[in-house]
Amino acid sequence: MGLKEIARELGLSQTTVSRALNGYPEVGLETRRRVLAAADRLQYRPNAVARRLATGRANAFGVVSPLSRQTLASPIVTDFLTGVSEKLAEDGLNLVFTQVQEGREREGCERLISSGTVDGLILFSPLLEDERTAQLASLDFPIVAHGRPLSGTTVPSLSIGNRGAFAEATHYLLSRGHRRIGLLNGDERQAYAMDRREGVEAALNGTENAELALGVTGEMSFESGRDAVAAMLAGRNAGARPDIEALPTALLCSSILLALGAISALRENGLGVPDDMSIIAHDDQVSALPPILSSPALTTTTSSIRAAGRRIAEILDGRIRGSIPADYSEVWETELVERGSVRRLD
Amino acid sequence: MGLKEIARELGLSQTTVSRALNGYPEVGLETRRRVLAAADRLQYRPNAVARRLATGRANAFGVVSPLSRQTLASPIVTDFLTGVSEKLAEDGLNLVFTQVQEGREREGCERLISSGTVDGLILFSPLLEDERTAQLASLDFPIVAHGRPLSGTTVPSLSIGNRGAFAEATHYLLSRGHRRIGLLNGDERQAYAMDRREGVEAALNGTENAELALGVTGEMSFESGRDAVAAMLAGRNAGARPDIEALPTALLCSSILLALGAISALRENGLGVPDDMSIIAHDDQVSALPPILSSPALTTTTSSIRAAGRRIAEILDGRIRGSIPADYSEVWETELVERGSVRRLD
DNA sequence: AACGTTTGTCAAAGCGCTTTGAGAGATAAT
DNA sequence: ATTATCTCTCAAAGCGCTTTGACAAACGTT
Repeated sequence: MGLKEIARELGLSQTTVSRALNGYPEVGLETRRRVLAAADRLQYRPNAVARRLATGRANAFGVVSPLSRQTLASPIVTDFLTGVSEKLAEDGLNLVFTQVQEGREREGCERLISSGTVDGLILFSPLLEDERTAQLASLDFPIVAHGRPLSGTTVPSLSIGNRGAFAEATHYLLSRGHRRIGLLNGDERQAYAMDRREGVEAALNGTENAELALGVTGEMSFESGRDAVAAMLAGRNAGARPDIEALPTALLCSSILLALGAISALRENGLGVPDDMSIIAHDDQVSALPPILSSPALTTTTSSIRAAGRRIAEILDGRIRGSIPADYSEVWETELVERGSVRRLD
Repeated sequence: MGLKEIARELGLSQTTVSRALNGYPEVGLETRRRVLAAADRLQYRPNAVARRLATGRANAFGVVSPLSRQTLASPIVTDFLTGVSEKLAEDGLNLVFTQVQEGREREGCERLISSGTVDGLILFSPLLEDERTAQLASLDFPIVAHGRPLSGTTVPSLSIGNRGAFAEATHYLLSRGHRRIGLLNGDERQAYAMDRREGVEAALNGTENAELALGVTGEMSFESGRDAVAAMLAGRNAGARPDIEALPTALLCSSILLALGAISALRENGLGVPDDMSIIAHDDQVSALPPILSSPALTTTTSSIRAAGRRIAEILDGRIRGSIPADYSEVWETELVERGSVRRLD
């Protein structure tokens, strides 16, 4: 089943067989036909490992994702991976998936790189903190990040227009009469969350009387959303926040899960959406968490994480072939989808 | 950075360096120390590909998962992968993840195997249909399946006690006065779903007047649950099912997502849980879909998909070392967790 | 002292492929 | 006819590691 056997069988050299199989031009037509036929007949399956050693190419991309407690990561990662897989399957590449402890991204990446297991690395956003990314950038190895890297690092990246998305959502609420808006955000030490907050604030700044009536940052989980809203409402009830008027009339949520948590807390307090509180959530179009999961269906800003995964694999491919520069970055604008979770105030 | 460089640097042979590094006993203590120090100093990183070629071991496990539209797959897969990763990380192994078109599992597996990319294969349950698994079993390659294979195939597997879980849930409902029970199941052409149905039926059979008042099989998605229940209620309203009494008083749902869909449809029809309908769902302990996501929190049968992933990796490891036989199978019993979605009938 | 054992080291072969550099034979250009 | 140019094929080297088999040197035993 090896190249050698085919060569012997056909009375050819291994070189010619290899070339015939790989479509090199310097092989005669008739010879090529014979080789192809023999390979088929003998069920030849090239040994990928040997090929890797010989060519230096691994024919695989690595995906490094932090093993976080942030529930956010979970379903999003799969959809992202699915997108990546689509592209890789087309090119016959493998996907080496590594989950690393938070803070140990670097080790994970280096292991994959220096062992020659992958040709390129995809960083999944939540690990895009501080200087760690910079360290990786300095590795001089094809890397593409999902999500905007912080500050001065130069890792090619694909991210969504978080700032614009949340500014648009805020304007949408403002145009419907909302003036006190709450933000349930992800961890604001990360770029995407920072951008979202800035988007909200920028939009709010342009309008008379408008204010950020609640700003929560943390995990993007169901519990976290529920707790934040419960605390807000408890503040009201306990009189810790005497002016009931100061409560927001609308909530911007950084994820659907967060919004579901918020709705749950509202409901426990006898409040309904959108009657007592309007909600807009960001939707990564994760198949497991559709915005229609709640009633009413959520109005969202939206962008497909799966499509992003696919595109990132393409970008990485481009980096490797050199057709995409090291400082490349791409930003996808999001779309605002109206459903039933926002009420017009009069 | 290669073995050769270290050898030259130290005036030793490559053989000795290799052995020192890999902990073989035939190396002198002092020599070993020197080698280790040099490797550290020169930042030696073994080339995994070369090692693979030399040893024939890939140091990687492959996970093959069908790229299905069944939303079920999505968050569950990540949690499963996380479990697998945990074990692999401990052993320094890589995880090669492949998503394949439904029906193309075999090609995916063969590609991974014959290319020498992996030492063993993990099949994620939804692909465990018909004779395809048997084909794989005949491949004579270490494979472990998550989920019980159908019929006479002999792939080592880990599955949960689906039959027992649903029998227990049914008994629980019966003991609380329910007699007409509905089942919202996954695709009953697959083993796990079949087992669940059998569990329900077995439990029902033992009780006077008890009946399966609704049996739906299909996708395990939110929409699917909502549609099934909406149809059931529409049947009542439209008079297509005149005896209102024939409606179930409790629903067993094969997944949390399905239950959420059911609850949504109930609510749209002005019905509440558990007042108008009791619900028990099966919970894979996927981090993104906790049973408290709904109000009331769901009573569930439960088993951790993540723990299963970990254990499967261990089993595969055992298969490879030969410590686990080819006909091994393991079944995990589930646990019934009471929350607030079941009402006692009087 | 002579022998067998153990210990520590090495040179070389091999894993299965790709790629280089050379060359034989056919064809075209002078 | 001679040289130049293609076209096709090959032997051999190399990818970076592991592993085999040989062999000195040191040790223990009688």
